[in-house]
This record gives sequence, structure tokens and C-alpha cells, in this order.
Amino acid sequence: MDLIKITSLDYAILGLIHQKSQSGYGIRKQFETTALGNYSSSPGAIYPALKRLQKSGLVIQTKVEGSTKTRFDYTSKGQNALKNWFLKPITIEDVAKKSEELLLRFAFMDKLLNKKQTLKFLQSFRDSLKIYIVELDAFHSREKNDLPLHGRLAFEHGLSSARATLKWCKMAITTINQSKKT
Amino acid sequence: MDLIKITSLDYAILGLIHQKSQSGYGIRKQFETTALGNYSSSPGAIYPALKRLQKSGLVIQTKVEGSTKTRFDYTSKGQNALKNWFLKPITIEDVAKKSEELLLRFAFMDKLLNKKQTLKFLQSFRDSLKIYIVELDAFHSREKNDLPLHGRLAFEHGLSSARATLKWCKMAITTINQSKKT
DNA sequence: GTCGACATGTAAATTGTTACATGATTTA
DNA sequence: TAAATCATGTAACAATTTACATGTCGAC
Repeated sequence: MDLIKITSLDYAILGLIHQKSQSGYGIRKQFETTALGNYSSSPGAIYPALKRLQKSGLVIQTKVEGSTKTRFDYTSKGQNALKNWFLKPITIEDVAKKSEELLLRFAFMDKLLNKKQTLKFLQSFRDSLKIYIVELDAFHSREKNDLPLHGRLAFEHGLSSARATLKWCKMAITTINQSKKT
Repeated sequence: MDLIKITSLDYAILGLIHQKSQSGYGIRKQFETTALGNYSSSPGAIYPALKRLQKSGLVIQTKVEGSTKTRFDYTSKGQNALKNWFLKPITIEDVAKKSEELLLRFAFMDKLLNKKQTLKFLQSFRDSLKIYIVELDAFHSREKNDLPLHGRLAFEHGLSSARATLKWCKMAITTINQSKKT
């Protein structure tokens, strides 16, 4: 097992390809038009990333017959990499600074994880959020009178944002529980 | 007036220096320990960025006497750049993909904008959010039955996140209104 | 038949990551 | 006095941005 560095953008691309086979252009458009993370849709980012993924053996590029178009599909190695990404333990670091990536993981884990694994992910997300919110709350009580007004308000945005995500987490757990997903 | 490219990291650093004069190490620690955006705290990012800012004339570095330490302070040009950043009109793009940067702008505008300008910023933020939420809602009603379960849930996270920010905006407007800030 | 969207890419310059290097100061 | 933290930086490498380059396809 050789270690390949897989960037966040790589995972996002891999996730899209896993949902259905994609063209480079199609990937660009999805990054451009949807709120799918804050990834760049510039050709200078996407095409080199696709080359990287291909070189690492995570995706394969196939030419569409009688056309200049190409399609990308994932390999079993790519599927494995994705699954490992989905199953990677969630840290407080993650909820504090990379919640967007956690949401991306959730959005894409659809087909590769079963109901039990999905619920485990969401429960861990929820529990990490709870710990994180306790930390934020403690800081807030301790410092709120010493912080400048704008600093305090910006901090409170972070806090209510985390609370909203926690609420979402609980809702998602209920929804997944009620789903007939296997 | 020569046009200088100022990156998001540059603004974050400039904002910190504007609050109080800083050492490179101090800036690194603040990026590392606080939830101040997702900026890298690595020396290979911070020190070159400080060099850039110095070269552009936005900050000056002064040696602390009898020590290897240095301090960074902002110049009038740096203050101007910051103020222009604060006053830059808010777009739907911004609320959709760069709300973190908007929060950073708010957190730092403390000393450089007056109450009226601050309120204008928040009101514009609020109004843009409202428009954005209407767009998201429309998409949601239209597509919710066709989206895969995980896609729909991830989308709903984006929606409730935007709603939480809108709520925060309204709260912040009230708070600033009641403050004795000039 | 031309305009806009589709489609794929490259090149140069900038920026960021990872890892190293060095020394001062504090604290247990 | 040893370890941890403060403090500043560089070098090699990887990734991204910005701008360019080229050509196809469908609609009007």
C-alpha cells in the first residue's frame, strides 16, 4: 500500500464521479453552480486534479467514441479511498474547522455505507458538536464581558452556527432512522 | 494608484494587525487556536504573507530593540485597504460562498467604520441573505422529491445554516443599534 | 452563419504545505 | 538544566489562480 495524498478537492471530485460518471466540464459546472463546498471550478484546478486522480489509479478516463469528449469513472481503488474517507473518525478539529467537509462526506456516503454506518457517522458528528459547543459556551461565559462588541458578536455567530448544525444532525438522524435505506 | 492583489489571508492578517500590533508568531497562534476563519497558521504561509504585505506598503515591520523579535503595524495605505474591504458591496455570491469572509469583515470593522456604516453593512448582509434564502427555498420546493435522500439533507443543512445567519444578522442589527458606538 | 454554451486543456506566476533549521526565553 | 514554548525564517514541493488557446455543437 503506497500512500497517496488525496486533497479535499480530490475527494469532492471523486464523490461526484462516484454518484455518476462525469466529464471534466460537468464537474466544473457543478462546482460553479451548486453550493458544493467552496471548491474552485477553474479548468486549471479541475483538469490537473483529474489527472492526479487518474495517475493515482482512483479514476479512469475513457474516450467517448467519435468525439473529443471523455468520461471519468471510479476504480475499485477509488471506491476504497472514498469509503475510508467516509469512515474516518470525526474529531473536534473537524467540527470546528472542517464542517463543510463533513457535510460533503455525508452527501456522498449514500451508496457506499449502510444505514448503520451512516447513523454512526451522524451520531459521532452530533456528539463531537456537543463537546465543541460546550467548549464555545465556556469561552463565551468566561470572556463575553472582555471581548470587543464585534468580536463577541462574530463569536456568537460561530456558536449559533454550531447549534444549527447540531439541530440539523438530530433531524438527519431521525430522518435516516425512518428511511427504508438498508 | 497601483493595483495590489490582496488575498483573503492578507486581509485577515491586516485585520489582526489593525486591532493591535502583532508579531508573526502571535498571528500564527491566533489562527491556530481561535476559529478565525480557516486560515493556515503554518510559518510557510504567514511569514511570506507578511513579506507581501510589507512589500505592498500595507504594513511595516519594526525590530524590537535588543531582541530578535519584530512587530508589525499597519500603514495609512493598509488602513485604507482595510476600509475599502469593509465597504465593498455585498453580493449574493458573497453570502452563498464567502459568508466566513463577511463575518471576518464584520469582526474587524469595529474601529474603522462608524455606527451608520456598520448598520448599513449588516442590513445589506441581511437583505442579501433573504434573497439567497428565497432562491434556496424555491430550489428546495421544486426538487425535494427528486433529490437523493443524502443530497436533500445536505441541502437542507445549507438552508438552515443560511437561516441561522439571517437570524444572527437581525440580532446583530438590534445590538449595534442599542450600542453607544458612534 | 454566428452566438452562446459545451468541452478540454496548457503556461506562468502566485500561493500554500510540509518539513526543516535555528536560537531565545521561560518554567518545572 | 532539560523540556516546552516563544520566535523567525527557508527550501522543496504541491496546488491554485489567471489568462490564454482551441475546437465542437445546437439554436435562432
